[in-house]
Amino acid sequence: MTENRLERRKARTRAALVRAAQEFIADGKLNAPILEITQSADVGMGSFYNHFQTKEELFHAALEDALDTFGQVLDSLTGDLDDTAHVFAQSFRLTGRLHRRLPELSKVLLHNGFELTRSGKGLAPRARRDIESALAAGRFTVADPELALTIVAGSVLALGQLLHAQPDRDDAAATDQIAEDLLRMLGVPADEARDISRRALPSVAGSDVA
Amino acid sequence: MTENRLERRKARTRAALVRAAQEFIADGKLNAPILEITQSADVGMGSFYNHFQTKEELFHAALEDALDTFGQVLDSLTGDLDDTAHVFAQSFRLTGRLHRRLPELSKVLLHNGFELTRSGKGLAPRARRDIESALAAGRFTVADPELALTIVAGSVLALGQLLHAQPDRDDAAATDQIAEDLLRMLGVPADEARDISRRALPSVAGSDVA
DNA sequence: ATTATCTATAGATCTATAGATAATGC
DNA sequence: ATTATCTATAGATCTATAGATAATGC
Repeated sequence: MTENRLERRKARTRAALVRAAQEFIADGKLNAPILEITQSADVGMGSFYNHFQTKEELFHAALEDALDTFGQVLDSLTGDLDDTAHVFAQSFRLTGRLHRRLPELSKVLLHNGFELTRSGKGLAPRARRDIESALAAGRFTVADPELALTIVAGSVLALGQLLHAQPDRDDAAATDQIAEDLLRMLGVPADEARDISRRALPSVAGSDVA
Repeated sequence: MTENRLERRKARTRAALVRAAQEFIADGKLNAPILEITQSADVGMGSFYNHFQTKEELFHAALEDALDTFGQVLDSLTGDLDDTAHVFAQSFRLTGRLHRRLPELSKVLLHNGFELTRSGKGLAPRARRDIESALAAGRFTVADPELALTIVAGSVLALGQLLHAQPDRDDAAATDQIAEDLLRMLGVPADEARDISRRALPSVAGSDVA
């Protein structure tokens, strides 16, 4: 906020373009003409080129922004815990709940499928860190953390897809069940996996998400 | 093959377009002009409209074809087995190996991410069937087969992504490790999961795939 | 005689920019 | 005075079709 008014106006225009782009991506309208995007952002056609060279560049910025926001929201929700397995489970359970809470952003991630997995931003580095901590602490016994991360990342995405495709399904129940299954996959005994994935969560409901 | 020569020629043209479309999808060139696709298929521009109304229609046909081929190859490789958990593991392990063997088709599936999960064609129905059989036989103990399928489908896709992103990684080793982890997730005891995911496979190497 | 294909192109659509206008800085 | 935005549009690109050609059927 140290910028002057001119820079803030510029940032607003850029943010409007990014937000509009996210709507188009979420709707799968990846071929939308630039003019339509700028109209949806309530910004003149020419302004687009003050910020981006191509539509791809805008869409990339939109994805990065979605990854960032998702990660930041997650960080704001997760507290410090002693048990590393509990840390992992809590993050996963909160992430699952975000698909319905931040549907636009969630769909942006899903549409870009596995950029998510490979990107250095967003959820992947956090998940990798949590898995490696739990391995080091002896809570997980999986052979290769990168392969474990692969399963977890794929599950996060497929779960999001499921929750958008079946709006009547209880998202918390589905997410917690998958968390439990994944804990077992990671080497946690079945009864403990069940317990860990049913503990109380820091409230998502109340939090001013997005 | 009961058709006449005219119909065979028509089918060849259509197949050339579908195959070309799969290359473009695999390369992520979803905006390629129709003219480029027909040129790549070595087919006149006008012929496109004899078979498809829009580019989307062609791309959809290309995805369906990829799903079909993948499923048929898988069926041709899997034999009859007594143990339902073994059936599941064998299918998964063979599927993992197909990413490198049918890279174009694999990338088509990955680009369409989760059409795969929801489509009635291809791998999803086979995986669902295998999971439900193993549940009925008491080999798997997972609470909700649809959520188990969600994890498995996400893992298939994320594994494919990993294998394309890291061409030096041993695909068989990675696939078998994930199969083992997934068996544990599904409720199979750890030592058994390990054993089942290391058994000999019907040869993929020799088979005339694609 | 019929059907599928091909080539060539009119018309629609989109991109990228030039030049004018509005907002802010100093 | 400077910077960002806006409107309007030239030029590039793409789609969809008309009309000509080639292949097959009977």
